Amino acid sequence: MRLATWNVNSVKARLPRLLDWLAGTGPDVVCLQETKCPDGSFPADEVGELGYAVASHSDGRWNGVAVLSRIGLTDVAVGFPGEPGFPQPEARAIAATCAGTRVWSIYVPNGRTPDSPHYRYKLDWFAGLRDALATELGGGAPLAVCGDFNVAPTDADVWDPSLFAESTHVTPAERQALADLRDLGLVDVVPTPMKGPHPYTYWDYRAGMFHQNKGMRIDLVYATPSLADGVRSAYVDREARKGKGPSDHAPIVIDVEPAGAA
DNA sequence: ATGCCGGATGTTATCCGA
Repeated sequence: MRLATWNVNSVKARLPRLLDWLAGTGPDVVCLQETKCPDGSFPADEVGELGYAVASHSDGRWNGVAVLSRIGLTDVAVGFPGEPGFPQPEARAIAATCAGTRVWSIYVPNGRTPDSPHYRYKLDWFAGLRDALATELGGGAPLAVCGDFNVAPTDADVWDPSLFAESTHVTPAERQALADLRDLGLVDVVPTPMKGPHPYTYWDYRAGMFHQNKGMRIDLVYATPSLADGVRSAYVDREARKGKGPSDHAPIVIDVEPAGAA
């Protein structure tokens, strides 16, 4: 199975690039974040022509997550029980089963600044996610939580940690929230960078950050050992960050063999 | 070259992102 995750920063603005990328990369399952499309406006017909079924969760101007699959898409769950809101619940999580693998696409709240109510919301959201995953993991199926976690796991995952001294994405509490997910038994599937030593997945649009490779690793795949043990390759597709009209995030592409395969 | 912010709404400004 080829599994991918990509924060597209508007599926409408990115549609031509998304379709080209799907056709060229051929993922079986794709998690999307920041689709930014109102309910019912996801371009399901266009991706359907490439063989993908779509499960989408939207709330209008911002946020929005989806799962695309060409190997089956069942048991779709939108959000999760007890999901915190700001103040209303937002479209930040969707899950589906694809050929026996449980796949979550998540878009964690940004947090804005550490003294913002949005930061407390971010931590509460992580705690709710952890509880929801703990329930699902009891089932024992291979599972992957894919998406924009909006936390750099270590200082090596930020191009200049000193610039983030007073910022979100690197605070101990946010990194503890990631550790709490790993404590459920989930494994960080770290992709290979296509350039440089760091598997960054995000580069700000401004000031030539991409061409200077000043990025962050904030898009993650957390998988059960039953899935992670089958991973044969994982890479950041930085080619998708180049050229005209890219998202500010690059996709992660993972090839995984089913449990029990040679 | 990968190149100096972009997408959304709809306020031709403002919010959001990390």
